[in-house]
Amino acid sequence: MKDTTVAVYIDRLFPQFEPALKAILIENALLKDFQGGDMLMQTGQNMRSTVLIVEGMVKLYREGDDGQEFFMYYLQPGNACALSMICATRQETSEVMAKAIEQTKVLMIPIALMDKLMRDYKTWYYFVMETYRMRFEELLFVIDNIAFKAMDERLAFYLKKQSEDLNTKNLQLTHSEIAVDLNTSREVVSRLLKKMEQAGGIVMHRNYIEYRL
Amino acid sequence: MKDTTVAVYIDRLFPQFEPALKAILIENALLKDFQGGDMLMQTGQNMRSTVLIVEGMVKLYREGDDGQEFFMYYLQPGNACALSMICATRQETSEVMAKAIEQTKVLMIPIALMDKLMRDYKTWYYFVMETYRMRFEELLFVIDNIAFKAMDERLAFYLKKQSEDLNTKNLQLTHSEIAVDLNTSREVVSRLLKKMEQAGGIVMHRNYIEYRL
DNA sequence: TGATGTTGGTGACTTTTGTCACACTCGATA
DNA sequence: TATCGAGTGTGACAAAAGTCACCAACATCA
Repeated sequence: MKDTTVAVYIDRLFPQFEPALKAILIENALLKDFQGGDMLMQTGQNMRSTVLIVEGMVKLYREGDDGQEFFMYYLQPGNACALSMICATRQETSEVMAKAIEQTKVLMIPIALMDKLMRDYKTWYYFVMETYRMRFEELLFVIDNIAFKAMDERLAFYLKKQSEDLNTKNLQLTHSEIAVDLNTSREVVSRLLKKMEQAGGIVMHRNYIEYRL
Repeated sequence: MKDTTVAVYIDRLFPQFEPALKAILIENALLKDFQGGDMLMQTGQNMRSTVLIVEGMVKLYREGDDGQEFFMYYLQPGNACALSMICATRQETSEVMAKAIEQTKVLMIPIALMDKLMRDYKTWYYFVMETYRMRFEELLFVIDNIAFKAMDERLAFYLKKQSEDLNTKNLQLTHSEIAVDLNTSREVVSRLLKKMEQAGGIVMHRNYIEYRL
Protein backbone atom coordinates (compact mmCIF):
# COMPACT_ATOMS: atom_id res chain seq x y z
CA MET A 1 0.00 0.00 0.00
CA LYS A 2 1.30 3.41 -0.96
CA ASP A 3 1.05 5.18 2.38
CA THR A 4 3.05 2.64 4.35
CA THR A 5 5.78 2.72 1.71
CA VAL A 6 6.03 6.47 1.99
CA ALA A 7 6.10 6.18 5.77
CA VAL A 8 8.98 3.72 5.64
CA TYR A 9 11.02 5.99 3.39
CA ILE A 10 10.40 9.03 5.56
CA ASP A 11 11.28 7.16 8.73
CA ARG A 12 14.50 5.86 7.28
CA LEU A 13 15.73 8.98 5.49
CA PHE A 14 14.37 11.77 7.64
CA PRO A 15 14.44 10.45 11.19
CA GLN A 16 14.90 13.98 12.52
CA PHE A 17 11.44 15.10 11.36
CA GLU A 18 8.80 15.54 14.07
CA PRO A 19 6.01 12.96 14.09
CA ALA A 20 3.44 15.58 13.13
CA LEU A 21 5.57 16.66 10.17
CA LYS A 22 6.02 13.06 9.06
CA ALA A 23 2.26 12.59 9.26
CA ILE A 24 1.63 15.59 7.02
CA LEU A 25 4.19 14.41 4.51
CA ILE A 26 2.75 10.90 4.48
CA GLU A 27 -0.68 12.39 3.98
CA ASN A 28 0.30 14.64 1.12
CA ALA A 29 3.39 13.30 -0.59
CA LEU A 30 3.07 11.48 -3.85
CA LEU A 31 5.55 8.67 -4.50
CA LYS A 32 6.75 8.74 -8.08
CA ASP A 33 8.86 6.29 -10.02
CA PHE A 34 11.48 6.98 -12.66
CA GLN A 35 13.53 4.66 -14.82
CA GLY A 36 17.18 5.27 -15.55
CA GLY A 37 17.30 7.93 -18.25
CA ASP A 38 13.98 9.54 -17.35
CA MET A 39 13.90 13.30 -16.93
CA LEU A 40 12.62 14.69 -13.63
CA MET A 41 12.93 18.30 -14.70
CA GLN A 42 13.67 20.05 -17.92
CA THR A 43 14.71 23.57 -18.75
CA GLY A 44 11.59 25.63 -19.17
CA GLN A 45 9.33 23.25 -17.31
CA ASN A 46 7.09 24.51 -14.54
CA MET A 47 7.51 23.23 -11.02
CA ARG A 48 4.48 22.10 -9.11
CA SER A 49 6.14 20.13 -6.33
CA THR A 50 9.15 20.01 -4.13
CA VAL A 51 11.11 16.85 -4.79
CA LEU A 52 12.70 14.56 -2.20
CA ILE A 53 14.79 11.69 -3.51
CA VAL A 54 14.16 8.47 -1.60
CA GLU A 55 15.76 5.88 -3.84
CA GLY A 56 18.19 5.83 -6.74
CA MET A 57 20.30 8.67 -8.05
CA VAL A 58 19.54 11.86 -9.93
CA LYS A 59 22.01 13.78 -12.03
CA LEU A 60 21.65 17.55 -12.19
CA TYR A 61 23.08 19.34 -15.16
CA ARG A 62 22.84 22.59 -16.99
CA GLU A 63 22.03 22.69 -20.65
CA GLY A 64 23.79 24.99 -23.12
CA ASP A 65 22.23 26.74 -26.07
CA ASP A 66 23.37 24.10 -28.53
CA GLY A 67 22.32 21.17 -26.41
CA GLN A 68 25.64 20.80 -24.61
CA GLU A 69 25.43 19.37 -21.14
CA PHE A 70 27.34 20.38 -18.08
CA PHE A 71 27.30 18.18 -15.02
CA MET A 72 26.75 19.92 -11.69
CA TYR A 73 26.03 17.34 -9.01
CA TYR A 74 24.14 14.23 -7.98
CA LEU A 75 21.16 14.00 -5.70
CA GLN A 76 20.94 10.92 -3.53
CA PRO A 77 18.31 9.45 -1.22
CA GLY A 78 17.68 11.91 1.58
CA ASN A 79 18.52 14.89 -0.63
CA ALA A 80 16.03 17.42 -1.86
CA CYS A 81 16.19 19.34 -5.07
CA ALA A 82 17.01 22.88 -3.95
CA LEU A 83 15.74 24.27 -7.21
CA SER A 84 12.40 22.56 -6.89
CA MET A 85 12.06 24.28 -3.52
CA ILE A 86 13.11 27.67 -4.74
CA CYS A 87 11.13 27.59 -7.93
CA ALA A 88 8.30 25.97 -6.06
CA THR A 89 7.88 28.88 -3.72
CA ARG A 90 7.17 31.17 -6.64
CA GLN A 91 5.89 28.79 -9.27
CA GLU A 92 8.80 29.71 -11.47
CA THR A 93 10.31 27.83 -14.33
CA SER A 94 13.00 25.26 -13.82
CA GLU A 95 16.47 26.17 -14.97
CA VAL A 96 18.24 22.86 -14.96
CA MET A 97 17.94 19.32 -16.20
CA ALA A 98 17.48 16.51 -13.72
CA LYS A 99 17.85 12.98 -15.02
CA ALA A 100 17.49 9.70 -13.15
CA ILE A 101 20.62 7.67 -13.79
CA GLU A 102 19.11 4.55 -12.32
CA GLN A 103 15.75 3.31 -11.11
CA THR A 104 14.71 6.18 -8.86
CA LYS A 105 11.84 6.99 -6.51
CA VAL A 106 10.98 10.47 -5.31
CA LEU A 107 8.43 12.07 -3.04
CA MET A 108 6.58 14.95 -4.60
CA ILE A 109 5.37 17.47 -2.05
CA PRO A 110 2.80 19.97 -3.27
CA ILE A 111 4.22 23.47 -3.32
CA ALA A 112 1.12 24.73 -1.58
CA LEU A 113 2.40 23.03 1.55
CA MET A 114 5.82 24.68 1.61
CA ASP A 115 5.01 27.89 3.47
CA LYS A 116 3.10 26.09 6.17
CA LEU A 117 5.79 23.48 6.69
CA MET A 118 8.48 26.13 6.88
CA ARG A 119 6.61 28.05 9.51
CA ASP A 120 5.30 25.18 11.61
CA TYR A 121 8.13 22.66 11.62
CA LYS A 122 11.57 23.58 12.79
CA THR A 123 13.15 20.39 11.45
CA TRP A 124 11.71 21.04 8.01
CA TYR A 125 12.97 24.60 8.13
CA TYR A 126 16.47 23.45 9.02
CA PHE A 127 16.35 20.77 6.39
CA VAL A 128 15.46 23.30 3.71
CA MET A 129 18.10 25.77 4.85
CA GLU A 130 20.72 23.06 4.93
CA THR A 131 19.70 22.00 1.43
CA TYR A 132 20.15 25.53 0.14
CA ARG A 133 23.48 25.88 1.83
CA MET A 134 24.85 22.62 0.45
CA ARG A 135 23.76 23.29 -3.09
CA PHE A 136 24.97 26.86 -2.99
CA GLU A 137 28.37 25.69 -1.89
CA GLU A 138 28.37 22.98 -4.50
CA LEU A 139 27.72 25.61 -7.17
CA LEU A 140 30.54 27.77 -5.84
CA PHE A 141 32.81 24.76 -6.10
CA VAL A 142 31.72 24.17 -9.65
CA ILE A 143 32.48 27.80 -10.47
CA ASP A 144 35.91 27.52 -8.90
CA ASN A 145 36.70 24.56 -11.06
CA ILE A 146 35.73 25.98 -14.41
CA ALA A 147 36.92 29.50 -13.64
CA PHE A 148 40.35 28.69 -12.25
CA LYS A 149 41.37 25.17 -13.16
CA ALA A 150 42.70 23.66 -16.35
CA MET A 151 41.07 20.59 -17.83
CA ASP A 152 43.49 18.13 -16.20
CA GLU A 153 42.62 19.33 -12.71
CA ARG A 154 38.94 19.45 -13.52
CA LEU A 155 39.10 15.87 -14.74
CA ALA A 156 40.91 14.74 -11.60
CA PHE A 157 38.32 16.47 -9.44
CA TYR A 158 35.50 14.99 -11.48
CA LEU A 159 36.78 11.45 -11.04
CA LYS A 160 37.28 11.98 -7.34
CA LYS A 161 33.75 13.23 -6.97
CA GLN A 162 32.31 10.37 -8.99
CA SER A 163 34.17 7.90 -6.84
CA GLU A 164 32.90 9.52 -3.66
CA ASP A 165 29.32 10.13 -4.75
CA LEU A 166 28.78 6.74 -6.34
CA ASN A 167 30.81 5.15 -3.58
CA THR A 168 32.98 2.96 -5.76
CA LYS A 169 36.53 2.86 -7.06
CA ASN A 170 35.40 1.34 -10.33
CA LEU A 171 33.89 4.14 -12.33
CA GLN A 172 31.58 2.89 -15.06
CA LEU A 173 32.24 5.78 -17.38
CA THR A 174 33.18 5.95 -21.02
CA HIS A 175 35.52 8.65 -22.20
CA SER A 176 32.70 10.20 -24.18
CA GLU A 177 30.44 10.42 -21.16
CA ILE A 178 33.15 12.19 -19.21
CA ALA A 179 33.72 14.55 -22.12
CA VAL A 180 30.03 15.44 -22.19
CA ASP A 181 29.90 16.07 -18.44
CA LEU A 182 32.92 18.36 -18.60
CA ASN A 183 31.83 19.93 -21.86
CA THR A 184 35.05 19.07 -23.66
CA SER A 185 35.95 16.54 -26.34
CA ARG A 186 36.50 12.82 -26.10
CA GLU A 187 40.06 13.06 -27.37
CA VAL A 188 41.08 15.52 -24.71
CA VAL A 189 39.67 13.20 -22.07
CA SER A 190 41.47 10.19 -23.53
CA ARG A 191 44.79 12.01 -23.58
CA LEU A 192 44.45 13.37 -20.06
CA LEU A 193 43.35 9.99 -18.73
CA LYS A 194 46.45 8.43 -20.21
CA LYS A 195 48.59 10.98 -18.42
CA MET A 196 46.79 10.25 -15.17
CA GLU A 197 47.36 6.55 -15.66
CA GLN A 198 51.08 7.11 -16.25
CA ALA A 199 51.16 9.19 -13.09
CA GLY A 200 49.55 6.30 -11.24
CA GLY A 201 46.27 7.99 -10.32
CA ILE A 202 44.07 5.57 -12.21
CA VAL A 203 44.11 2.31 -14.09
CA MET A 204 42.12 2.22 -17.27
CA HIS A 205 40.02 -0.72 -18.32
CA ARG A 206 37.54 -1.13 -21.08
CA ASN A 207 34.28 0.60 -20.09
CA TYR A 208 35.44 1.47 -16.64
CA ILE A 209 38.19 3.28 -14.80
CA GLU A 210 39.78 2.13 -11.59
CA TYR A 211 40.27 5.10 -9.33
CA ARG A 212 43.13 4.93 -6.80
CA LEU A 213 42.50 7.76 -4.39
CA MET B 1 20.89 59.65 15.65
CA LYS B 2 21.47 56.09 14.65
CA ASP B 3 18.00 54.62 15.09
CA THR B 4 16.20 57.14 12.95
CA THR B 5 18.74 56.66 10.17
CA VAL B 6 18.15 52.93 10.22
CA ALA B 7 14.40 53.51 10.22
CA VAL B 8 14.63 55.71 7.16
CA TYR B 9 16.65 53.12 5.25
CA ILE B 10 14.26 50.33 6.15
CA ASP B 11 11.22 52.36 5.18
CA ARG B 12 12.68 53.31 1.85
CA LEU B 13 14.19 49.97 0.83
CA PHE B 14 11.87 47.45 2.45
CA PRO B 15 8.43 49.04 2.35
CA GLN B 16 6.82 45.61 2.21
CA PHE B 17 7.99 44.67 5.73
CA GLU B 18 5.33 44.63 8.45
CA PRO B 19 5.60 47.44 11.03
CA ALA B 20 6.42 44.95 13.79
CA LEU B 21 9.23 43.49 11.67
CA LYS B 22 10.58 46.93 10.92
CA ALA B 23 10.55 47.70 14.61
CA ILE B 24 12.56 44.59 15.43
CA LEU B 25 15.08 45.39 12.73
CA ILE B 26 15.43 48.99 13.88
CA GLU B 27 15.91 47.72 17.41
CA ASN B 28 18.56 45.18 16.55
CA ALA B 29 20.28 46.14 13.32
CA LEU B 30 23.68 47.73 13.42
CA LEU B 31 24.48 50.27 10.73
CA LYS B 32 27.97 49.82 9.46
CA ASP B 33 30.05 51.95 7.11
CA PHE B 34 32.56 50.86 4.49
CA GLN B 35 34.82 52.83 2.22
CA GLY B 36 35.38 51.89 -1.39
CA GLY B 37 37.89 49.03 -1.37
CA ASP B 38 36.97 47.74 2.08
CA MET B 39 36.26 44.04 2.46
CA LEU B 40 32.90 43.02 3.93
CA MET B 41 33.68 39.30 3.85
CA GLN B 42 36.72 37.25 3.18
CA THR B 43 37.21 33.60 2.42
CA GLY B 44 37.57 31.76 5.67
CA GLN B 45 35.98 34.44 7.78
CA ASN B 46 33.20 33.58 10.17
CA MET B 47 29.77 35.10 9.74
CA ARG B 48 28.05 36.61 12.73
CA SER B 49 25.40 38.68 11.00
CA THR B 50 23.13 38.74 8.04
CA VAL B 51 23.97 41.70 5.82
CA LEU B 52 21.51 44.04 4.11
CA ILE B 53 22.97 46.63 1.78
CA VAL B 54 21.33 50.03 2.20
CA GLU B 55 23.70 52.32 0.36
CA GLY B 56 26.53 51.97 -2.14
CA MET B 57 27.57 48.87 -4.05
CA VAL B 58 29.22 45.60 -3.09
CA LYS B 59 31.08 43.34 -5.45
CA LEU B 60 30.97 39.60 -4.80
CA TYR B 61 33.74 37.48 -6.18
CA ARG B 62 35.34 34.13 -5.74
CA GLU B 63 39.01 33.82 -5.02
CA GLY B 64 41.24 31.22 -6.65
CA ASP B 65 44.09 29.35 -5.05
CA ASP B 66 46.72 31.70 -6.44
CA GLY B 67 44.85 34.86 -5.55
CA GLN B 68 42.99 35.12 -8.85
CA GLU B 69 39.64 36.80 -8.67
CA PHE B 70 36.45 35.90 -10.43
CA PHE B 71 33.56 38.33 -10.48
CA MET B 72 30.14 36.90 -9.69
CA TYR B 73 27.68 39.73 -9.11
CA TYR B 74 26.96 43.04 -7.45
CA LEU B 75 24.79 43.68 -4.43
CA GLN B 76 22.88 46.93 -4.39
CA PRO B 77 20.77 48.78 -1.84
CA GLY B 78 17.81 46.58 -0.96
CA ASN B 79 19.76 43.39 -1.62
CA ALA B 80 20.86 40.97 1.04
CA CYS B 81 23.92 38.79 0.94
CA ALA B 82 22.50 35.31 0.45
CA LEU B 83 25.68 33.77 1.74
CA SER B 84 25.60 35.73 4.95
CA MET B 85 22.12 34.33 5.49
CA ILE B 86 23.04 30.77 4.69
CA CYS B 87 26.28 30.75 6.59
CA ALA B 88 24.65 32.75 9.33
CA THR B 89 22.10 30.09 10.03
CA ARG B 90 24.85 27.63 10.82
CA GLN B 91 27.70 29.88 11.85
CA GLU B 92 29.71 28.52 8.98
CA THR B 93 32.66 30.02 7.20
CA SER B 94 32.22 32.39 4.34
CA GLU B 95 33.28 31.19 0.93
CA VAL B 96 33.43 34.35 -1.08
CA MET B 97 34.94 37.79 -1.06
CA ALA B 98 32.70 40.83 -0.77
CA LYS B 99 34.24 44.20 -1.44
CA ALA B 100 32.66 47.64 -1.29
CA ILE B 101 33.36 49.38 -4.59
CA GLU B 102 32.18 52.72 -3.29
CA GLN B 103 31.16 54.30 -0.02
CA THR B 104 28.73 51.69 1.31
CA LYS B 105 26.41 51.30 4.29
CA VAL B 106 24.98 47.99 5.44
CA LEU B 107 22.67 46.78 8.16
CA MET B 108 24.07 43.93 10.20
CA ILE B 109 21.37 41.73 11.64
CA PRO B 110 22.47 39.34 14.37
CA ILE B 111 22.21 35.74 13.24
CA ALA B 112 20.45 34.87 16.49
CA LEU B 113 17.44 36.71 15.13
CA MET B 114 17.15 34.81 11.86
CA ASP B 115 15.07 31.83 12.97
CA LYS B 116 12.57 33.97 14.79
CA LEU B 117 12.17 36.41 11.90
CA MET B 118 11.70 33.59 9.44
CA ARG B 119 8.98 32.03 11.53
CA ASP B 120 7.15 35.15 12.64
CA TYR B 121 7.26 37.44 9.63
CA LYS B 122 5.90 36.35 6.32
CA THR B 123 7.45 39.28 4.45
CA TRP B 124 10.88 38.48 5.85
CA TYR B 125 10.44 34.84 4.89
CA TYR B 126 9.53 35.80 1.33
CA PHE B 127 12.38 38.28 1.18
CA VAL B 128 14.87 35.61 2.21
CA MET B 129 13.48 33.04 -0.21
CA GLU B 130 13.53 35.54 -3.03
CA THR B 131 17.12 36.39 -2.19
CA TYR B 132 18.13 32.75 -2.38
CA ARG B 133 16.31 32.28 -5.63
CA MET B 134 17.87 35.31 -7.27
CA ARG B 135 21.41 34.45 -6.24
CA PHE B 136 20.99 30.82 -7.17
CA GLU B 137 19.87 31.82 -10.62
CA GLU B 138 22.68 34.31 -10.87
CA LEU B 139 25.16 31.55 -10.11
CA LEU B 140 23.59 29.28 -12.71
CA PHE B 141 23.99 32.09 -15.20
CA VAL B 142 27.62 32.48 -14.27
CA ILE B 143 28.14 28.76 -14.77
CA ASP B 144 26.48 28.89 -18.16
CA ASN B 145 28.83 31.60 -19.24
CA ILE B 146 32.08 30.01 -18.23
CA ALA B 147 31.04 26.49 -19.14
CA PHE B 148 29.60 27.12 -22.56
CA LYS B 149 30.72 30.49 -23.89
CA ALA B 150 33.96 31.66 -25.43
CA MET B 151 35.72 34.71 -24.12
CA ASP B 152 34.19 37.11 -26.63
CA GLU B 153 30.66 36.25 -25.58
CA ARG B 154 31.60 36.33 -21.93
CA LEU B 155 33.07 39.79 -22.39
CA ALA B 156 29.97 41.02 -24.18
CA PHE B 157 27.77 39.65 -21.41
CA TYR B 158 30.02 41.17 -18.78
CA LEU B 159 29.81 44.64 -20.30
CA LYS B 160 26.07 44.35 -20.67
CA LYS B 161 25.72 43.40 -17.04
CA GLN B 162 28.00 46.19 -15.88
CA SER B 163 26.00 48.70 -17.86
CA GLU B 164 22.73 47.42 -16.38
CA ASP B 165 23.91 46.99 -12.80
CA LEU B 166 25.76 50.28 -12.57
CA ASN B 167 23.06 51.92 -14.63
CA THR B 168 25.33 53.78 -17.02
CA LYS B 169 26.52 53.53 -20.59
CA ASN B 170 29.93 54.86 -19.67
CA LEU B 171 31.75 52.01 -18.01
CA GLN B 172 34.64 53.21 -15.87
CA LEU B 173 36.72 50.09 -16.37
CA THR B 174 40.29 49.58 -17.42
CA HIS B 175 41.20 46.62 -19.58
CA SER B 176 43.16 45.16 -16.69
CA GLU B 177 40.19 45.33 -14.35
CA ILE B 178 38.03 43.51 -16.86
CA ALA B 179 40.73 40.91 -17.32
CA VAL B 180 40.85 40.29 -13.58
CA ASP B 181 37.07 39.97 -13.31
CA LEU B 182 36.95 37.46 -16.15
CA ASN B 183 40.13 35.71 -15.05
CA THR B 184 41.88 36.20 -18.37
CA SER B 185 44.70 38.46 -19.52
CA ARG B 186 44.73 42.13 -20.32
CA GLU B 187 45.87 41.56 -23.90
CA VAL B 188 42.99 39.24 -24.67
CA VAL B 189 40.56 41.83 -23.36
CA SER B 190 42.19 44.60 -25.43
CA ARG B 191 41.99 42.55 -28.60
CA LEU B 192 38.38 41.49 -28.06
CA LEU B 193 37.35 45.03 -27.19
CA LYS B 194 38.83 46.25 -30.42
CA LYS B 195 36.78 43.69 -32.31
CA MET B 196 33.66 44.82 -30.49
CA GLU B 197 34.41 48.42 -31.35
CA GLN B 198 34.82 47.56 -35.02
CA ALA B 199 31.50 45.73 -34.85
CA GLY B 200 29.93 48.85 -33.39
CA GLY B 201 29.03 47.46 -29.99
CA ILE B 202 31.15 49.87 -28.03
CA VAL B 203 33.30 52.98 -28.38
CA MET B 204 36.54 52.94 -26.49
CA HIS B 205 37.89 55.93 -24.64
CA ARG B 206 40.76 56.34 -22.29
CA ASN B 207 39.75 54.92 -18.88
CA TYR B 208 36.21 54.23 -19.88
CA ILE B 209 34.15 52.37 -22.43
CA GLU B 210 30.98 53.66 -24.00
CA TYR B 211 28.46 50.85 -24.24
CA ARG B 212 25.87 51.03 -27.01
CA LEU B 213 23.29 48.41 -26.15
C1' DT C 1 32.03 -16.73 -38.72
C1' DG C 2 31.39 -12.36 -40.35
C1' DA C 3 29.16 -7.92 -39.91
C1' DT C 4 28.36 -4.16 -37.15
C1' DG C 5 28.58 -0.79 -33.48
C1' DT C 6 30.81 1.04 -29.51
C1' DT C 7 34.90 2.32 -27.34
C1' DG C 8 39.40 3.97 -27.21
C1' DG C 9 44.24 5.58 -29.38
C1' DT C 10 46.66 8.69 -32.13
C1' DG C 11 48.65 12.00 -35.45
C1' DA C 12 48.02 16.32 -37.74
C1' DC C 13 46.11 20.43 -37.79
C1' DT C 14 43.47 24.83 -36.32
C1' DT C 15 41.84 27.98 -33.06
C1' DT C 16 41.83 30.18 -28.88
C1' DT C 17 44.01 31.84 -25.17
C1' DG C 18 47.96 33.08 -22.41
C1' DT C 19 52.63 35.12 -22.18
C1' DC C 20 56.47 38.09 -23.24
C1' DA C 21 58.42 42.08 -24.98
C1' DC C 22 58.23 46.47 -26.28
C1' DA C 23 56.30 50.87 -27.99
C1' DC C 24 53.11 54.67 -27.68
C1' DT C 25 49.97 58.08 -25.48
C1' DC C 26 48.37 60.83 -21.99
C1' DG C 27 48.25 63.17 -17.61
C1' DA C 28 50.28 64.32 -13.31
C1' DT C 29 53.82 66.34 -11.00
C1' DA C 30 58.48 67.35 -9.46
C1' DT D 1 59.87 71.02 -19.22
C1' DA D 2 61.26 66.50 -18.13
C1' DT D 3 60.00 62.46 -16.32
C1' DC D 4 57.29 58.89 -14.73
C1' DG D 5 53.53 55.74 -14.39
C1' DA D 6 49.14 54.00 -15.86
C1' DG D 7 46.62 52.58 -19.68
C1' DT D 8 46.64 50.74 -24.08
C1' DG D 9 48.24 48.52 -28.82
C1' DT D 10 50.55 44.94 -31.00
C1' DG D 11 53.62 41.37 -32.85
C1' DA D 12 55.62 36.96 -31.94
C1' DC D 13 55.41 32.94 -29.82
C1' DA D 14 53.83 29.05 -26.61
C1' DA D 15 50.43 26.22 -24.61
C1' DA D 16 45.99 24.28 -24.26
C1' DA D 17 42.13 22.70 -26.23
C1' DG D 18 39.12 21.47 -30.07
C1' DT D 19 38.56 19.13 -34.61
C1' DC D 20 39.24 15.76 -38.18
C1' DA D 21 40.47 11.50 -39.94
C1' DC D 22 41.35 7.05 -39.40
C1' DC D 23 42.50 2.72 -37.21
C1' DA D 24 42.35 -0.95 -33.72
C1' DA D 25 40.18 -3.59 -30.09
C1' DC D 26 36.37 -5.68 -28.45
C1' DA D 27 31.41 -7.23 -27.85
C1' DT D 28 27.24 -8.67 -29.70
C1' DC D 29 24.44 -10.93 -32.56
C1' DA D 30 22.60 -12.59 -36.88
